[in-house]
Amino acid sequence: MAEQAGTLRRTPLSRDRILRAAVALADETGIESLSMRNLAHDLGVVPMALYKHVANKDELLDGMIDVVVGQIDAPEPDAHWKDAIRRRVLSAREALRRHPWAPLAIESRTMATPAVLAYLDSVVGTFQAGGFSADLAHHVMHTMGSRILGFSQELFDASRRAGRSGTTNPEPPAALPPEFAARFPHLAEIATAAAHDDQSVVGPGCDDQFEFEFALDLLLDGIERLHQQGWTSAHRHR
Amino acid sequence: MAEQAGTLRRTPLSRDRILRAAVALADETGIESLSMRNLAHDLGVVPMALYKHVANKDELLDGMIDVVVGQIDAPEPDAHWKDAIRRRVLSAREALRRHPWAPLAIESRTMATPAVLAYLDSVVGTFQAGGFSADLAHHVMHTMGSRILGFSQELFDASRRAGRSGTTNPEPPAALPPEFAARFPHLAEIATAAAHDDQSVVGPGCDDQFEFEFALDLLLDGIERLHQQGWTSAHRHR
DNA sequence: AACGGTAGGTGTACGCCGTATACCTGTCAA
DNA sequence: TTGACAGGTATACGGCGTACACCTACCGTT
Repeated sequence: MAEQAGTLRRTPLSRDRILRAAVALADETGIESLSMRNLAHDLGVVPMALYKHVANKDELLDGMIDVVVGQIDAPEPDAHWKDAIRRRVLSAREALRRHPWAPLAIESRTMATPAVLAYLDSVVGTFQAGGFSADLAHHVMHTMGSRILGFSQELFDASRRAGRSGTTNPEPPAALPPEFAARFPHLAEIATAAAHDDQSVVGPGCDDQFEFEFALDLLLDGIERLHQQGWTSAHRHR
Repeated sequence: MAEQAGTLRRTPLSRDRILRAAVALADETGIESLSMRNLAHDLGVVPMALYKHVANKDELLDGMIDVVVGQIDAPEPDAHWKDAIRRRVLSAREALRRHPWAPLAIESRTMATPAVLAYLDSVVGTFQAGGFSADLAHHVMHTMGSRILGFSQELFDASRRAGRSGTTNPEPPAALPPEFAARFPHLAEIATAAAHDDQSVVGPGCDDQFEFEFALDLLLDGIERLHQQGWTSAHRHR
């Protein structure tokens, strides 16, 4: 076996093998010590070899996120919306907890990855199947924030666009491409529904401040209710 | 003026001047292009000069966070808790919006900085002054997550501890030092109250899964209520 | 059987990064 | 006058992402 030198001794690289190795490496040693060099070493390969399969490190991270998000359970088609959402979110939480680096990675990426969008789209679909208007579904998505993904974050916060200056650059927010609407129909619907007076667009087309206060007030109202009815930890087993 | 060479031509460095310059640089060019070298250049100084005033880049980031969090309005002592919290959170949001890099910076730090802890402590205090038990105040802090800071995040998520492996390392969670209790009395109280059966500790002493579901159910209940009462965007001006 | 193209792994190099270490210089107390 | 010390400097190291040129084993075509 040592004879057959150089021919097919080591299994060939592939985007998939790279992503899995990257996820495993991040799980074991933390995201901050995931470098192209370390990853290549783990795969028994020279760093530049990776670049034949992923464009750069950012794309690698996106791929890793998609691996994790792909582990979230599929929706149960027949359940009541509330139960369906609850289960789905808890499944997301489990998936993300297996990969503690994932929340920070998701937050730090500039745009949501396809798998994340697909997941969000299907959650919106569940709300709508439960009779929610596109309008309400939209606010509700903001309210849940990244809790929908099993952690917490304002997913659509425009100011988060990591790179450039805090000065809200007045780039004309491109209308969302038709291919987007085809792939993520529910997201597209709430996005266009959100275009109150603004242009129709996914990100800055909605009123961030309103969404924030909507969520905040919903929380405060819920908290007030608990307080008024004298909640104690005895209620734990609800 | 050109004669008086070298004596006091440039204003001397100081930790404060460094932090302010760092915040300004991050505001203008984004956190990812804030390097010790760029910052030093902006200050007309050699990179290593910074290290006489800050220990390393992590400490610099902590200092920057404290600058931002320090801009949050002080609490209004006499207001109803709900109004007080609401205003405070919206003030936090404004402060953070002036520095779009701040949320990600806060999230990526391993531990909360003193200014963040002080702010959280005073929010807990507001809840308790409004008649909340330490117990309920604790859950409520989790529920609001980093929305309390004007964005959104599970502040106490143990799995977030960026560095090490995802395997929940069973380090004995050190009892919180008495000096902590002195500086952040309200936090200390809800932390010890959270030690249901566990050891008394700030982080892992509480049941993350319970806190997550508590918040999730509060949200879902609130959402259900909106849905049942036929909420539409006509309610916007509440 | 010979051959040219190509997919995929390699080697080297560049410009960044954070920061350890040693050094210098101006100020000020004794 | 001296000498300690605070604070700015110079140099250097190891690590990072990745551009670019190369090499090589395989393949379909002729």
